[in-house]
Amino acid sequence: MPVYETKQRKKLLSCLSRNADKPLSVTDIYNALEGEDISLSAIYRNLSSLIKAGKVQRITVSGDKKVYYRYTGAKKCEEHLHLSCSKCGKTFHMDAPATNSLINEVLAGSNFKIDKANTVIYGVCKKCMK
Amino acid sequence: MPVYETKQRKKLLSCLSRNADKPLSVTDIYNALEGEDISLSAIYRNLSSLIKAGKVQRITVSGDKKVYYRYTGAKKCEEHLHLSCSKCGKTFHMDAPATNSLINEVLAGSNFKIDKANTVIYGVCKKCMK
DNA sequence: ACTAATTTGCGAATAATTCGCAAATTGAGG
DNA sequence: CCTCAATTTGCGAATTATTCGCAAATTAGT
Repeated sequence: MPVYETKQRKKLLSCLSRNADKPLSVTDIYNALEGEDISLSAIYRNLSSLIKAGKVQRITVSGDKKVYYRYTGAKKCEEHLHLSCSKCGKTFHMDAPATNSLINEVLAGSNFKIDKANTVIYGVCKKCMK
Repeated sequence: MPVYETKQRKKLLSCLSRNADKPLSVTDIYNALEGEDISLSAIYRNLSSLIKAGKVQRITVSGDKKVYYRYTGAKKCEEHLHLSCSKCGKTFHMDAPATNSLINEVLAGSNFKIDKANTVIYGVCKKCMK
């Protein structure tokens, strides 16, 4: 529950949003903010609150043992499922018209309510395929 | 690259497959195998090789900070996407006829090849929806 | 500016994971 | 079933990741 706009929080958010298309590990973030006056503790603490607030996703890349964080925007993106490339790590919105009908089919058929905002679908992107 | 069938490996596999429907943390596994003569090191090492072999998935549950492991079977399940309930942690196969056409639509439209075996879709299951 | 609430940084405390190495286990061949 | 080389195990130490406690600094009202 961030109540104050500290400069550390702004720096972190700026770093995350600049890299919203790829997952960052805590170390990546710490290095990226080298010399920007932010401590590891602050990074961890802010990441936690951002996750609670739904502005950041915590993800795991198959095969890799690290934990990554990805900025999902000012508000959780409820509009799309997200695609994440297992090779380059970049993420994309999934813009397929059939998405919603599939989601409804699953709700009707299996009684399972898919949470778009929290789901990451893995695969390989255009660039990395060839 | 497991070459020998050690009893530790068998115990671990048996534990994982008995719980294939829900993600287990390393601690869960260690506790479950209490008194079964297997060390933490062996668990970590075997999990790594199982992941490389594609028999186990390493997953992250939104909100929760731990890392979990889930048995995916003797062979990777290439047939279905997987649904994981954010409340109870259980996973299910997603049996929706429209799945493949959606996957094809994404491949055609966004040039992104979805990897069924490695994808986990989050949401809330029937029971937990109440 | 003054103040209360919040956040930060630091270093210590914990938790999670990996490593090194000697001892034990496994499985193929005799 | 005996032998032997390769593999795996357990242990404790070493690393790495993450959390905590608390005094000092920062923030946002008034």
